This record gives sequence, structure tokens and C-alpha cells, in this order.
Amino acid sequence: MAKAEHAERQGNRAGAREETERAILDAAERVFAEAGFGGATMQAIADLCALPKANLHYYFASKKQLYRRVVERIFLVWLEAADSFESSATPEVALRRYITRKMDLSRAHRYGSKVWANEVMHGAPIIQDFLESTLREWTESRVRVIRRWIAAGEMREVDPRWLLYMIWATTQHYADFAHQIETLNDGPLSDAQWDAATETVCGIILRGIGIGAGR
Amino acid sequence: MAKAEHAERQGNRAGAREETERAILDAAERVFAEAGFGGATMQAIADLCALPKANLHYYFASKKQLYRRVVERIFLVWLEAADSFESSATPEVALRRYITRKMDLSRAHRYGSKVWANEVMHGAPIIQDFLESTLREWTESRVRVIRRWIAAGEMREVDPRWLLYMIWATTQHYADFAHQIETLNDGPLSDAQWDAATETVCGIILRGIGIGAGR
DNA sequence: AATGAACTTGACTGAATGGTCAGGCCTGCT
DNA sequence: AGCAGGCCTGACCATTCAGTCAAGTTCATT
Repeated sequence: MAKAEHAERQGNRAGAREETERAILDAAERVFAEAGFGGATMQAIADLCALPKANLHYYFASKKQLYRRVVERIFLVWLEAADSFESSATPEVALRRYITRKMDLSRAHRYGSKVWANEVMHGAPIIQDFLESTLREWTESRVRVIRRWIAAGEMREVDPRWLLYMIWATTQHYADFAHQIETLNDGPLSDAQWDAATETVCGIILRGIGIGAGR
Repeated sequence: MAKAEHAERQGNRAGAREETERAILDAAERVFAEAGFGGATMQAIADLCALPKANLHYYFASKKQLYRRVVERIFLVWLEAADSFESSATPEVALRRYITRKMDLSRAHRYGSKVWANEVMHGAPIIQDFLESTLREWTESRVRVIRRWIAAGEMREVDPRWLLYMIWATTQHYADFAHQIETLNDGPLSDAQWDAATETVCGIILRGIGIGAGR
């Protein structure tokens, strides 16, 4: 951000570059999400951001590298959501906040979620190292937090991993399977429906682990 | 089956044909699951079932048609699982059986689940009609069953759709995100782990909707 | 054994697509 | 104004891949 401002002040060169890269990444995210890596074409991405195909190759060396950048950007968003899982709070507050945040993300970053899902489904050829380092560490740390809550009698005894998987699965489902949900719903979910779904997910999970959550 | 036996008795021609088609479909299911439609190549499928590529085109007119047949076959398996959701039983028995069945499916048909997920994520270009007809009818019928249970005070008041999505998401996650789960687990889940995960999922959901399920 | 239909397959083709490149253009600095 | 470096792009190339085909082979039937 500071870099962009600096650039802006002394000409629009660097700022324009960042803007163009972002536009390409946005288009790429959507095309990769809708067609998968193999089905996506550089031409389709170029069309979506109204740039000649050769231009994409000026900013990103190859399709693979562009894809990698897309995935990395998504991972950062994911990490941001992960931070909302605060170990200091009670399980009720922490989990409710985390689930809500993940539901929001599913709504705001539908394409990103799909790209991530695709990548993992295909064996994570690009981001295996992330899974083995950052994701693993994050998961293990939260597993310990949950174990502590259990030991303190703040929630029912449940293997933390199955609980985390359930939260990931359910929240991401609203992005990855949005098409199915919208078909069954005759259109996109309304604000009220998102709120209701979020509340229901929170409610079932919190009660499910022995926390008499609201209402 | 009767057809195959009949064929077998009067020569192995028709029987062999079915067997070959099944081999191709199995290979295709796996390749489509691992690479997506766009990333899959007929050659890769041919290699996996040890047949010359030209032979695939003798049995299936095009890549698209082969893909369609793969998806249709998966849908039949899905329907079979759907039948285990019996409206006659109590919610506890019905949901427990349904969840267990879906977890079993995720374990036995990992590739099928992935192909389905891919198809829906990409906007269901091939099976949109299924979503709008069969899936919709099935869902609406189960929604009514769940509403009846709620009206009868057998479970907490919860929008049935969010509950169903949660069950689908969680159970399918064990197939679609198997790679991620196995990375975090340092290897495939053991029998005991599958049982534990299934039990935890049942437990959280049943308690979550106000049914004091076992243990 | 003869026959013809069903099956098999190596070699080929046309189209699509990732990637390249040379030359032109614009921008900001001196 | 003039210049240098970053930026843009149409045309092109090499590869990959779905799909074809014609020439074989196998097999059930008669």
C-alpha cells in the first residue's frame, strides 16, 4: 500500500502496473474457478479483463505462474479468516466468530474458494508446501486450543479435527456448491437467508459440541 | 445382470463389451476426478485402462459423452444413498443412517464424489437438468419430512435446507478434500478414524438439532 | 469351414492453445 | 525537445490433443 502510494505520487507507472496485475488476477481467479486449471485458457482470461493475450504474458511468465499467484492470494485471505479464531475467547465466542467470518468469506470470495477447492481436490500440486507448513501449524495450534477447552469442561469431548473439518466443509460448501444451492433456491440467497444459514450453522455446531448457544 | 448372464451363456461378446465399458468408465472417473474435465486427456484414460486411445472412441463417441456417462453413473450411486433417508423412521435413526451411508460413500467412491463436486462447481453444464428435476424433487420431499419431524416436536426448529447442506458438505468433504485431510493426518484415515469421524459427525448434528444422541 | 459382424489399433489430421517476438507506443525525466 | 526504459500488441510458432480412418483381427453363427 505504501509502495503504491509512493508510486502514485511520482507518476502512475508503478500504480498502473499493480492495478493491471490485480485486474488480471481477478479475471484469472474467476476463469480458473469456472473452468479449472486445464479448462481455463489464457485467451478467456484476457477477454475477461479486456487485455490482449500477449499482455498477460508480459506480467505473468506462464499460465502456471499466474495460477500460482492466484492460489497464493487466496491463501492469504484464508489466513486472514483464520486469525478470527482467537484462542483467548470462550469456545462459544471464538467458534461463532470464526464460522461467521468463514461464511462471509464464502459469500464475498466465491471464486477464490472454488479455486482452492479445485487445487486441493486435484492433489494440491501447487500448494502442497502450504498444506504441510502453514496449514498444518495453524491446524495443530487450534487443535490444542480446542483440547484445552475440552479439558476445562467448556465443551463436550470431540476430536478437534473432525470438528474443524466440519466447519471448513460446511462454510466452504456455500461458495463451492453455490450453483447447486441457487438452483434449489430459485436464485441467489438473500441477505436474510445468508444470516439464517449462518445462524443455523453456528447453532447446530455449538449445540452439537455441548454449548447451549443462543435462542 | 440378466442381460449379462444371457450374453455370457451365448458367447462372451456382450459380456465383454460391458466389462470393457466399465473399465473405461472407471479409468475415466479417476482421471476426470484428478485432472478435471479440461485437464483430463483421452490418452491418460486410455493408458489407465491399458487400451489404445482409438478404442475409447469406439465405445464412447466423444470425451464429452464419456464424461456425461461418468457423471450419470455417479448420480445413480448418489440416489442409492438418498434412499437410505427413510421418512418412516425417527429423525435420529433416519439421519444417523443417512449420514453413515454418505460417509461410507465418500470412502468408497472418492473419485466419483470429486467428479460430482467439479461438475457442480463449474456450474453443472452437463447435469443441470438433474439438479432441476431429480435432486430438486428429492430435496423438497426430505424438506417436508424434516418439517413434519419439527412439527411433531421430534427435533429443534431448523431450516431443513441448511441442515441438509451441512450433511452433504461435511460427508462429501471427506472425499473431495481427502488429500488435505490425509496431509494433516500423515496418511490415509484408518478404519477406526473413519468410524470416529462418522460418529462425531452424527453426534454433533443430532445434538445440534436437539436430539440427545448416544454417548 | 465360411461368413460377416463386431471389435481393435497404428497412423494421421485439423483445431485449439500456450508461449514468443519484433516492432511500435507511451510516459516521465533531463 | 529529446531520450531511455517500461509497456503494449498483432502476428506467428510449436505442441498437444480430440477425433478419424482404413486396414486388420476375432468370434459367433450357420
